Amino acid sequence: MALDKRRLAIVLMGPTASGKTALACSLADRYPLGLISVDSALVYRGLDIGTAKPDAETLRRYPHALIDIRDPVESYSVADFRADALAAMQRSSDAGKVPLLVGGTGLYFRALERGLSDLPASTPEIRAAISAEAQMIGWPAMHARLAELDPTAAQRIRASDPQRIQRALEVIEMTGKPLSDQQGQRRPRPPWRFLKLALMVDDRSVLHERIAQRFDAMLEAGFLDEVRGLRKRGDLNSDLPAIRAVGYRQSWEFLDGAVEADTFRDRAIAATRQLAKRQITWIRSELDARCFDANDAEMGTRIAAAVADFIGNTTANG
RNA sequence: GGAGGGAUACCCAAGCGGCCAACGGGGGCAGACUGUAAAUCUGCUGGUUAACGCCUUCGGUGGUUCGAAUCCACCUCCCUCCA
Repeated sequence: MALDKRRLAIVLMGPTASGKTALACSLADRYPLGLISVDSALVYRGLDIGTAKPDAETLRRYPHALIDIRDPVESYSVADFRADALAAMQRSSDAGKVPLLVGGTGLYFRALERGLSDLPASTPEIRAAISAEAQMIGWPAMHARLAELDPTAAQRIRASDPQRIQRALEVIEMTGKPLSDQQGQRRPRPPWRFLKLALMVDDRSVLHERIAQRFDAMLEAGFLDEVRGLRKRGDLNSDLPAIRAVGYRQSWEFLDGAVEADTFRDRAIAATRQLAKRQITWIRSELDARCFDANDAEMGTRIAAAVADFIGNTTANG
């Protein structure tokens, strides 16, 4: 067997409320692991209770990279994640640890493993300019413009999909070239070999129950006060990625007086369930991931064994 | 006891003689998606059928009508007000 020079990293995927964090911490107790969060909501500072972010004490004992790295007015992107994650992995590795990427944002995992095309990030200015224009003439008109500038992209993107129309127009604005011409080649895969582990639930009703309980616990823990605090800042609004996160969007509506308390709770829980479902779908599409039943009592020891095996081979090889 | 209001598919809710298998929303299911992804977008959602279609639905029973979720009578349950 040829010597594989790529360094090792472990990936632990799982839907929300499946117990990823606790598992990652217990693994870190036993092995030299560098924890890296793969979660598009945990990056935001001040979004704590509603995102089920590990508490301060946990984070002190088990430092996670890529948590609390953005202010909620800012936006974070897959490309940001990829760059940040690769840097964090490097640091872990330099410190003699094996990176453990833990989270539920499927697109982030995919971009890390498969790479992205070499495209520019948007800027708040360009994004705002395009949004403002769209508000004037409407997204169908913006789509029509895209059809002139980049017919291929316009054909693939529906006129009813503002977010993708916007991105395509942004890229054209910044590069002067059609998006579709530039999406062809991805960057090379990173020099890492991944052990892909996934926490799965075959019976989602258990997960649903846990999600509902967890939401009520969040409310008791002062979730709404947290959101009130965010609103009080005055510079945040419901169009920002941070505020559109599950639970925050619904709380914002509720505090706007747009919905009743019961409706708010129902919607927030339903949104979380949908999130879990989407995450599970993502994980299922990762065919080479080793799946473990999150409800299985033996799951922890099984995963620990898989990790030990993987790390053991490294040291033997290296 | 008297006077009104209401019962519609998984939930909420429109419809008030034919264009109704029944608007809309939620939920559910399926799917798309390369830089906002806890996002954005699409389709389906009574049964059956590849499809045309056929069958069973709008609290219950009966009636009026060529034709009813829609009109009438009675019954059941719920709500409000007056006693």
